[in-house]
Amino acid sequence: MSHNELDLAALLHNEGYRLTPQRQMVLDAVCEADGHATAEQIYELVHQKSETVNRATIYRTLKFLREMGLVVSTTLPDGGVEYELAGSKPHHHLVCHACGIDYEIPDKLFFDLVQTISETYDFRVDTTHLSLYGICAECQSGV
Amino acid sequence: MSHNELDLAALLHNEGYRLTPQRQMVLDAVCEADGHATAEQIYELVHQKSETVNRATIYRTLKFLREMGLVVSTTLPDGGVEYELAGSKPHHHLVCHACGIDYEIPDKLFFDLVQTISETYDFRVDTTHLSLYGICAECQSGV
DNA sequence: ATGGATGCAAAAGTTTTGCAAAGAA
DNA sequence: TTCTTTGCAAAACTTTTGCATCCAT
Repeated sequence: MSHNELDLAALLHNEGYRLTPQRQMVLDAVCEADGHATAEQIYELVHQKSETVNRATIYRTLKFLREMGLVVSTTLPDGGVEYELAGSKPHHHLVCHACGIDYEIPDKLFFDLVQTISETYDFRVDTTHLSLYGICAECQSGV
Repeated sequence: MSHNELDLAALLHNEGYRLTPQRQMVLDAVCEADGHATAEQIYELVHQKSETVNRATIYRTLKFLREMGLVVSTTLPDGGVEYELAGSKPHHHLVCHACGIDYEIPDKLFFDLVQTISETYDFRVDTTHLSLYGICAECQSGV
């Protein structure tokens, strides 16, 4: 990740912002949690590294990073909000009601659906992040 | 709706519960809001009819009605929770980021997707309620 | 009288905001 | 200095819970 830091600092500077240790830590935490992390989980990770960091900073930073296009957030069907790095390939989540396992599934599965909706309703679906709930194979067989 | 009241009272009585005015009003409000209503919106509707009804009652009643299988709830991508009558045909929502308009779309659009996911991942998707966000036709043309 | 349902108030969980202090530019 | 960023505390918002009371059976 270190190769990104210079770019990142430059990117923020271009917009008149700064790359602070807190911002770096939050971004690292999002990266580390790899795939999906709640604000609270990110807070825990950052807090381990620096005790003084405040929750308000986590929330502000996540909002900031989202506005900068560096992270994206999803709302899960249970209402929780998760963050992950932007720039990764568009993908979506299958979350198991029963055991909570979270599969990533590729964007292309949604192509036909999005295409049909576009044609039928002239509605442009935002597919940056979708989560579907259900029951995974293991839980179906009652393990 | 009045033809349902007897059945409803009987249904609840069979389980050892009662059909109170509050429960009737909440159910009416869910019905009236037709399609989607937040707890707060339901509270407003009920409160208009009876000033003394408390928010706690609204939440308790919605939870109760959901457990009784009479209403279902969805979590929208923005994190809000909406309630609607159960028993209506399965359908989903297209919500516009820009203007908030909410189209209902039929379940069958998702058949292929759900089928593919089932075959590929052996994952049984719960499609009782899905919401997709995006931009509607009007907002695309910048009205 | 028994047990369910309600209103009220308080609590709990999550996210936001005002403000003064600290730190880069 | 000037403007951004942070920490702290408090507020805001949504939802839940304890408890006394009320009500139907």
